Amino acid sequence: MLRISKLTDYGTLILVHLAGQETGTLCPATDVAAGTRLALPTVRKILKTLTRAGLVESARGSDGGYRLARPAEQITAAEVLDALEGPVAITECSHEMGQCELEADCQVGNAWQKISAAIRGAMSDIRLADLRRPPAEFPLRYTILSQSGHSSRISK
Amino acid sequence: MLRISKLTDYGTLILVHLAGQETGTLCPATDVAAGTRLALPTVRKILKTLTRAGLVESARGSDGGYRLARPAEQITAAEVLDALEGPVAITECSHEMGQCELEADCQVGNAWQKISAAIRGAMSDIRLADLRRPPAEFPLRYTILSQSGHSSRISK
DNA sequence: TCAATAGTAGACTAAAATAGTCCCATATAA
DNA sequence: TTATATGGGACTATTTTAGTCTACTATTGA
Repeated sequence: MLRISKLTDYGTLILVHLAGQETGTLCPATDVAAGTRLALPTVRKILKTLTRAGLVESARGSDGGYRLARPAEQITAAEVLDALEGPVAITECSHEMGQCELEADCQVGNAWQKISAAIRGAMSDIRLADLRRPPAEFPLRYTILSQSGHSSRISK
Repeated sequence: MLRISKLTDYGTLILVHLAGQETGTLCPATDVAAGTRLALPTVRKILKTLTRAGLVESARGSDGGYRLARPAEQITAAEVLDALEGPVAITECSHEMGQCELEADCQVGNAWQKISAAIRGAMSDIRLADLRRPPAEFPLRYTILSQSGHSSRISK
């Protein structure tokens, strides 16, 4: 199943939590963990990654903590993915170098890269701020696939 | 990294190979393996899955084999994904049932489902036949992310 | 009818990616 | 200088994915 990792999902929760704080307030990792009910070590790990990616800012020392580096309106789902899973890339070539000549110049690998770009485009339209709004306001141009709830993975 | 599995990539190669056969011709698994340079057991496994999904038809016995169930123009990338990885679903809820009330009614899980739908929409625009054509003819509405070749995975 | 060919089912193993934890260093403020 | 925080990164456990194998069923044609 094409899916994002749990860490990315957690990361989104964390970012949404930070987006819910008063602007400028620093929020320590312990608070984030409590607020999201995620394990503290996991939260720390993700916050570190998000900081390095430039999505959140941090301050050390007592009264330190984390906050969004930019307003939630300016952070896209694509950036969150990039930060936590690396660029959306989809596939590696399924052949060793130099074996592709058999299959129509291996247009296939090329095609997946374009699919990847399409996905990235779709994700760039969705902003962190949207993740806190009711569904109807979503900037979605496509058909809804499924509404079967989000408490369990849709069957594999 | 958001990615499709190797098996899906292999599956695409296999489907493209079948699309390259004369219409109606049955192609045994051994030929597909030879034509794609994939290992025979792997090819068999994938062909079985594709058959059950209805993307290819099979015939047993001598002179048996596989062929596309429909013309390549009528098979979408989304269907290939569905067949080999299950529906594009993206995420499971990161919380246990009943813990969501802390975070804005857990709009987050809902949002990923919409992202998922957007991705599916993008994939439904790409057909198997497109995978055999030069890049320019691609029905792509989005910006190209990267052209860094397909012989290695784009850095994680 | 028998032998050869080819698909079917699913268990099983190995390898790789992901998730999660822990430790110690560094920075800051009171 | 002590308490509170983040930073960096190693490490382990778990889960998923990839790949292989064995036994079985169906079809064809001599």
